[in-house]
Formats: sequence, C-alpha cells, structure tokens
Amino acid sequence: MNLKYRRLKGTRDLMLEEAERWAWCEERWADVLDRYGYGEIRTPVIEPTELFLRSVGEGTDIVDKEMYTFETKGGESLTLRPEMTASVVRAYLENGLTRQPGTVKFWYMAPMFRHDRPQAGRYRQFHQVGVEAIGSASPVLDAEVIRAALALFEAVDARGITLLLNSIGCPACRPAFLDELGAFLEANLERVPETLRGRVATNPLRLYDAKDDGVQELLADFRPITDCLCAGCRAHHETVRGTLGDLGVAFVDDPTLVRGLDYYTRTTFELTAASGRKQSSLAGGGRYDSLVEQCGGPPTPAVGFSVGIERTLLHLGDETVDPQRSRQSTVDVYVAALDEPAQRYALAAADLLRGYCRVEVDTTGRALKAQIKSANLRRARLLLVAGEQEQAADTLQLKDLTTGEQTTAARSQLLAAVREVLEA
RNA sequence: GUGGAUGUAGCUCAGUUGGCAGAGCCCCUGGUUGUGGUCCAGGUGGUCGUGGGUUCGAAUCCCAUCAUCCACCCCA
Repeated sequence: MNLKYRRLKGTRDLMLEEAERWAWCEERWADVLDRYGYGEIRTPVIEPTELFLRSVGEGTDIVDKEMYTFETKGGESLTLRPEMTASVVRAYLENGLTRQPGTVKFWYMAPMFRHDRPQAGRYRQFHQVGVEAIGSASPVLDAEVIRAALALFEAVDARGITLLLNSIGCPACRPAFLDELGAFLEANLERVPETLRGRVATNPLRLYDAKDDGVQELLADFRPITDCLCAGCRAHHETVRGTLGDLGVAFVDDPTLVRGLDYYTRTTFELTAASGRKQSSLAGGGRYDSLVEQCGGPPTPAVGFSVGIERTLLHLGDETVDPQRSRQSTVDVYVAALDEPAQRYALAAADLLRGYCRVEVDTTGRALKAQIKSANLRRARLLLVAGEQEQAADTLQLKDLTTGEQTTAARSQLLAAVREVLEA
C-alpha cells in the first residue's frame, strides 16, 4: 500500500504485546530503583541548546553531529535532549535541591534523541532508564550505583553482562596525561589513520574509542591512564574496585574506556553484552564531579548511569512481536449484539459490569458467529448475547465459553450471574 | 557522512529465458434464520516503492530516486 504518512526514520511504533513487554520491564525497573533509594524525575524533552553544548561538550559526536536542534520564531536555539544527565543537573539546580540534605538520587525512564544513522539496536528516538546520584564524592557510592545498574539487568533476567571499569582522572591529574598522550601520538602520527588525526589535537582521549586496530595497537604501547592518576584519584579508584569486590561484583579493568561525553571524572564504566558484533554496549556511566559547578551551581560531586532500553530488550533475545499476530487486550466478558438497538441494550448491560470486570461490547454489527470468534480471541471467559428476544424479555444470554453452558439471566440479576461464573 | 543488501496483497514470501499478478496466513461470506476455536466451499484485497528508459510486450533488463534493513563511524 502506498502510505500517505510514514514513521520518521529511526523511530518505532510499540503496540499490544510489545508495549506490554516494555511495561513489564518498566515495572520491575521502577521497583529496583525504589529499593536503591531513588525517586523519579521527569523533565522536558526540549532544553536550551546551550545546556548540552556546555555539559556534553563540543568536540563530542553527540554535540557535533547528532543533536536535533532548531530555532524558535524568537531566535532561541532549542534541542531535543540527546541524554539525560544535563537535564537532571539543570532541574536539580533550578529547583533549589542544593539545599537538600544528603545525596539527591533520581531515576528516570525517558526518550532521548540523536540524529544517527539507524541500525540494529540504534534508533533516533531511543529510551534510557538511568539514575543520577548528586551530592556525594564517596567511591562507595560509585560502587552502589554500579550495583544498581547490574540489578536492573538482573530484574529482567538479562544474562552475559560484563562490567568494564576505568578511571579517567580529574582536572588535577588528567591534563598531564593528555599532554603526554598528545606528544606520543604526534610522534607516531603516521600510524593514525587520517580520519582520526583531527582528534589528536582536539581531544586525544577520544582516540581510545576508535575501533581501528592500528590505533589500538599504538595505544597499547602507551602507559594506561590508570598509571597516571593523582593520589586522590588512585585511592578513589581502588576503593571503588574494593567495594565492588565486597559486593561480589565481577569486573574487567579497561584502561581504554573513556566514554563519549566530556563531563566524566574519575570512575567510568560500561556494561556490555558479549553477544556477536551487534551494539554490545547496553549501559554506560560514571562520575561527573565538575558538572554541577559548570552548570552554575556550587561544587557538587555526582555519579550516574543510563541503560539503553531497546538494546537491553534486544539482548534478552525475545523476538519482536508481529502486531498482527499480537493479541488485542484480553477481557473477561464479551457482549455480542446484532443491530444498533441491541448494541444500546448491550452497552447498558456492560455498564453494570464494568465496576467489577473487563468487558468488551461488540459494535461491529457482524454475524454472531464472527462476534463469538472475536470473544475467543480476546480470551473472554463469558459471552453475553444481547438480541431482540433478550431485549423484549429484559434478559441476557450468558454463555460460559470454556464449558459451552448457556443460561438466561434477568438484567437485574446480571452482575450476580456473571460473578457466579467468573468466581467459580 | 561512507559501504552493502532488500523493496510484489494487511503479514510472510514465490514469481523460470522479458509473455494474462501468485501461494500461505489474516480478514469477510456461506454451510448453521441468533451460537465459538476444527472442517468444507466461496470471496475481498495489488499504481509489483517511485520516476524515466529499452522493447511489439517489463514485477523481470538499464538509469535515477526514495524507503527499509545491515555494517562502518560513534554510542544507549
């Protein structure tokens, strides 16, 4: 069929059983996050462009080429959020939560937008479940946050998840490392592919997430960033590792894990699925001790993560459900009615039941046979038949669809009669 | 932004060397005046992604274009 309107590239329609599966996950995740002491936050999907420029950072792919940015008639530049952390920090400051005692812990499940080329596990509108814990610099919190991320996967029975862990230092120790790294790369520039050379000067750390084998070999010859941490960062990192050990959480040290956003300090981590060569990165996060201050607040340490919902579901391996084969919502009682007067009578009868159970009234006017077929598809336990004869006698036919037994009930006794069958 | 694959019925897909547009599923009707999942019979539904070109003739060959998927890049 030649469709007049189509879905935008990189977006999806979720319906019926697919939507139920999402709801199933969302319910479990909300419960887990609740148990870790997080409260929900919902923020607008659009923000001033500047918020993301300053936080995510110019020079990152997200800001340079993936943002949905547009201008209002008043000339203001707005952006559909490509990630959530900046918005949460903005909301934290805007609502005066700096005065809140203790650590402010938020969770969210929300759509994000990035103008990427879509592929398996990657969409232009995608969804993340994540947390931000604002107000504590303790490495123990890092470990708890990481533990919570793993708990989200456990809650939906996701297996084969690997935790990658690293520390990328702080403003005190990272510049020295970057200088050294930059000099090393300059000296070996011929081993860096041309497409990546731009990064050597602008953001040498970004070279680490290049998949080019030559670059990886080159970087392997260089000292890992974890060897260059200052005393504070080193102690922090060791405590994170030790605390994960206390919790029995297995992890892999990965000194090449730098993450694609500029605001991270110290701890960075990623949760990956070893399955094939698909989009294996299911979740990522880390500490961002400078971001709140950068956004105009008081110096406030924080840590968080986000999990890709589409990727997680993809990893669970469930086939996506064909909408046409997917069941319509199930009901307890299906009311068949033949013509319009019967439909009116049927609707009035249904109204007597809806405070008690799920009822569908068939208003298609199809043959009774077809209506009963639909009743079965909807998994109805009971069929009510409302026709001319029933109207005349002020009754309804009650048919138990599992046994085939059929009785007549006075309309005034309908609820009792229905309860008798459903509760038997 | 780069590369590859694929576009035929609502869905999954056949379609030979260029020669009348097909199957299964779904849906509808009947077999049963108003009684179900099975069965039987019948039926609806297609600008063959779109636009050009070659040809007596194009779903089929050529060109362009759009869309989808996959991969790169990067990330969730």
